[in-house]
Order: sequence, then C-alpha cells, then structure tokens
Amino acid sequence: MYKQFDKNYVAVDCIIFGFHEGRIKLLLIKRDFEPHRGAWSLMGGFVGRDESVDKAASRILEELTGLKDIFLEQLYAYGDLDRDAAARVISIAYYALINIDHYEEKPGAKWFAFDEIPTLVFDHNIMVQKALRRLKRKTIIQPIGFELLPEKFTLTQLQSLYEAIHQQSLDKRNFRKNILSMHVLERLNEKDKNNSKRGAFLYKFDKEKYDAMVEKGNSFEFK
Amino acid sequence: MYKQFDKNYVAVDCIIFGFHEGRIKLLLIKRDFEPHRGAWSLMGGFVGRDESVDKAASRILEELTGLKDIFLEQLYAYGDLDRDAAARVISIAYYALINIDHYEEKPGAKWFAFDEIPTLVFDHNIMVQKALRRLKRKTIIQPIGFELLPEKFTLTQLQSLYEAIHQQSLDKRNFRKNILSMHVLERLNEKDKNNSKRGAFLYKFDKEKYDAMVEKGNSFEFK
DNA sequence: TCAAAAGTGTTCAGCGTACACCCATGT
DNA sequence: ACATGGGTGTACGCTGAACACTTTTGA
Repeated sequence: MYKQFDKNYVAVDCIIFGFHEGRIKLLLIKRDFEPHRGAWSLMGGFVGRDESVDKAASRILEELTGLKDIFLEQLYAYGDLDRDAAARVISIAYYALINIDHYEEKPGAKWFAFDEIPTLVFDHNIMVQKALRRLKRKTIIQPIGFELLPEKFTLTQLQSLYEAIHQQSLDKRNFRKNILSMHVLERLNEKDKNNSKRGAFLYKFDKEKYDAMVEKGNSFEFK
Repeated sequence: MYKQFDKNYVAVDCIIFGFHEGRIKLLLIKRDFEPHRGAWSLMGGFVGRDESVDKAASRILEELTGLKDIFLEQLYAYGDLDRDAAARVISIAYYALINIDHYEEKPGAKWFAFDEIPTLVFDHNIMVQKALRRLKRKTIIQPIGFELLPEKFTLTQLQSLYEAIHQQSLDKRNFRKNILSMHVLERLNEKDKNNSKRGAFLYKFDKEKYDAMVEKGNSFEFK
C-alpha cells in the first residue's frame, strides 16, 4: 500500500535549554560528520522506521545528555527542499528544558548563552529563535520554567529565571505576590545560604497544588 | 550520504475551516481509496521527494478547494508508529481558513458544523481538536479571523464569528468598542441590507492600519 | 558595625465588564 | 404603526504597576 508514493528522510533536532548563573543557555554540539564537519549544530538524528517521532526525539536527547523523562515538546516541522545540504531531509524540531546540574559534560558538546550562539548549520538558528519565542510564551501560561531549576530553589532564583527568559527585570514585590498568589509553590523549612548571610527560604513546585488550581478553573498566568 | 538511515512516508493533512450562518465549519472528504474507503477524513496527501512540505500542503488544499493563496499554517507533526493502519506514515497537519463563499462544491467533500463531525479515520479527530484550540488562541492575538469572512462584512457578522469560534456570547457594545479601538478596520460607505431594514455598515480589514499599529508597538489583542 | 541579600504593603490609574435605550427603515 | 436588527455611553470594581524600607547575619 502507498507504494507509488515517495519516502523521505525524517530527522529530529533538539533545542536544549538550560539555566545557569542567571542566564538561559543552549546545548550545542560540534558535528563530527559530513556535511559541515566541525560546525556547531543542534543535536539531531534520523527517525527510524520502527520508532515514533516522539521516541526518536527522546532517544536523541538521551544520547546527548544521558537524561530521561525530561520536558520535551515538539516545536515545528521544517520541510524546505534544500534545508540540508546533503540530501532532502524533513526535520521535526523539539525543545527540551533541563536542569543543568543533572547534565554531565559530554565531549563535543557545549553550553552557549544566547548572546554567544554561533552560526549553526542549515536552518538551526531559525529553529532556536522559534524555540525561544515558544519558551517565552509558554512560561507565561504554564509552569514549565521550573524544569530549568533544581528541585529546590529560592524565589530570587525563580525571579532571575523569569527575568532571563523574558529579558526584562521585574519588581521583586510584584513578582513574589504574583507567583505566591497562584498557590503552586510549597515553602520548605530550609534555607539556602549560598547567596546571603541571612539565607533565603527554599521552595519547590507542587504539581498537586497546580493540578488542584487548574481543576478549580483558575489558570497559571504570569504577568 | 545518509544512506544508512531509514526513509519514511511523510503526508500532509489539512484541517479546513469555514464560517457559514453563524457556525464554524470543517471541510471533510469521503475516502475513495483503501484503507477505510468510504470513511470521512481530512483532506491529505503525500509529500513528494521534490516539493517542500509547505508546498505539499498548499497543493493538497488547492486540489480540494480550487483555492490558492489562502491562510495556511502548520499545526503539528503526528508521528506515532501505528497512526495509519496501512503503513508507517508521519503526517504533518496544517490548518486553513477559507472564505466559504469562494469554495465551489466538490464531489465527495462536505462541510460539517462542529457538533456534527463524524468519527474520522486514524488520528484525524485529534488533529481537529488541536486545530480548534489553535484557532481559538490565534484569533485572540492575531487578526486571522477575517480570513473566514467575505472581504466586506458587518460588525454583527464579525461578532458572530468570534462568538462561534470561542463558543460564548459577547456584549455588543464591548465588542464594538474593543475591535474599533484597534483601528484595523475601515468603514465603507456601503450598507448591507440583507439582515435588517436599516442596513448595517460594511467594514473591511485594513492590513496597512494593522501593520502600522504593530509598528507602533501596540498589539492586536481580543478580549 | 557594616555590607549584602531577603523579605514585606499600599496606592493609583486604567481597563475589562456589566448594563438599556433610541434609531432607521421596509412591510 | 410596528417589528427587526443597528448603533451608542457610563459607572464600577479589580488588577497590574509603581514604589522604599526593615530584617537578618556572617565577616
């Protein structure tokens, strides 16, 4: 069936976001194969005949980061004829949010802050721009930003994350009022003294509270 | 190059929206080929080796509707292994907004209102649900709803469109205040007397005004 | 005691929302 | 004259946004 139709190479490319020292970062690899050997690139790979596209994306992500079960969402399918120099390849881009502390250095891979991103192969820079726009939009209406933080974090860290994503500084009081009024955080009886003598309370995201909030018809909306 | 990797069938499916008599409608076809001959389905087709995915989508849309240059946007790529009963097919879904008056009846195709949509083949019902959510979201922040209306329309028609898309009734005064305050409509010196004796002013969407508004840093936001 | 980050309330303006009546015209 | 859809303004409450000082504690 369908024998009269063409088949195509289908690839997956992953935009991998992290957060470190107040900046959003991107994990890139140096290609060690042709074409464009030695150029910086997103992590990618081909979709096999016997794996779903989602599965291919998580496989590729795991190959690079060693991490499983992390936030991974489809971004967009890129299908122009000449987007890959070597052959006609349709690429389905995914973006992932990882806790940078869990990542173990891999040879050939490197984290780049946004203002340091080099020219990437093919249409990868375009993918990155789209992923960033998606991240900005999504973090406003869904609590996915937490994926980029350690499990326990301070409100200052959280604010710094939102400031980095949206590239604007926020008022501390308004930020706290806003996020706390959603009742999706649990304050722990633990303080982080790394950044101050006084110490800041640690919080964690409480998925049950979030689900309860959504159930009640309220919505996460960051402003 | 890439010879060691698998190729896959890649298809495109189109969710085609229209608006008629106060209701959002969907254009579906009765399949005249296996598998599932005779079942209702989205319009679809395979992506050829020598056409871009976007091009395939507009080709397929034109095959069914005869229409070119209409609003067509990628929705999502569906890549589960068993989504098509006959073979492993990755499908990239697109949604289109058409002015239903421009459409000429095709054999085998039929418009369905949302509460009349039959069970469709494969994962097409899921695609439709996603397309509807996208349409709801997009029409709030971008002036794409106009694609579903004739070039000239009354404010009552426009309100009826938004009510249909968002499945809620709106206050007439607030609606008009809101849409007119964006300054993206041009009022014509022409009235539509089809629905009232008094006649209602016709308007058209003014892309230049819209671009100017965006340029000024304001944003289309319907509430 | 001082430096550095943590934590905390109030005020105001603008906007979203609710709401009801007159107008124009064809039959 | 009357029925039908077209068109218009105001008042109020809520929420987003601006804004500064005290607390804690290690060095």
